[in-house]
Amino acid sequence: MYTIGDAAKATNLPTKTVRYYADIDLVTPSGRSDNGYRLYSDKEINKLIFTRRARSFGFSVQECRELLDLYENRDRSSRDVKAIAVNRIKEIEEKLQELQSLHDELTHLSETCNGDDRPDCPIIRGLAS
Amino acid sequence: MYTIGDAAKATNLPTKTVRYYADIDLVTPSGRSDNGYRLYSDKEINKLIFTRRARSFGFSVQECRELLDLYENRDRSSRDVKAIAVNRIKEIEEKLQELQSLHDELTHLSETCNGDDRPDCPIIRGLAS
DNA sequence: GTAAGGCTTCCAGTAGCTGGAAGGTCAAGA
DNA sequence: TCTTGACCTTCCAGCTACTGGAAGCCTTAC
Repeated sequence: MYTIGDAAKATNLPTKTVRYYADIDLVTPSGRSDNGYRLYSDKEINKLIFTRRARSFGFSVQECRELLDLYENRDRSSRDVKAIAVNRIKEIEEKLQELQSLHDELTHLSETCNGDDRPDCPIIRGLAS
Repeated sequence: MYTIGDAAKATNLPTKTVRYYADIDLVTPSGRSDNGYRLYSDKEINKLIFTRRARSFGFSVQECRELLDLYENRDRSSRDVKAIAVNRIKEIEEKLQELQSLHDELTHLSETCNGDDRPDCPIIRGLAS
């Protein structure tokens, strides 16, 4: 059994975040010690690591909730999981495109700017029009 | 002079957002009418449009504040503006790389998943380990 | 005995809005 | 004249996913 600090170390998550996940019932401790300390078993440690990974993959907390359900449920079909992942991939692709065109526009504006002491600035002009 | 609703239409921003920008002193109305309505002149309309564009380019409100200062100040050097833009481009490039590797990893996981009724799922396994 | 470090709860703040409630203002129509 | 609807006002709350801090209890070491 791990106290919250030990769980934090074991999962590479901030203590505050582990407590937060408990508060929102995402990953709840398996129990409490006599003095009221949260106690985590190996099972919860794994769920916390799973959550950290999923979060770093950009899954929202809500999606993590669904994924944890699937992760826990041995009977789940891989189809359910794949649907969530494919959704996420599509979102990432949209965001990539958006960022790319942003990048290109801004780079173009920046390249046409002298970056000197004179006030005439294509970037400002580009943003204004 | 525009009331807040007219300003919203003219700038293609939600009314709530225009009011919010006034609240945080980003773009303040030039005055108030007798009945207390916010009034915007063409100058503020342009600043609102400028802000909308800059926000859509991913500049933070704080950066918009700086850009608006430069936009207003005829004596500003284009160097100052370019510095902000270059900074932003660097951030975008980092985010692009991050998203790209995320995309590749997730796509890989998804491709190795059958997406059928059986519970064995490489995505779940990939997230857990 | 006390100091350090862990734990607890609760409250507030972050960014950038967005939604809603309660109420004032104004023009048009029955 | 009354009322309806569309404006506008302020203020408060909520969204995401934490993060920081205060006040206070518990345990261990010196």
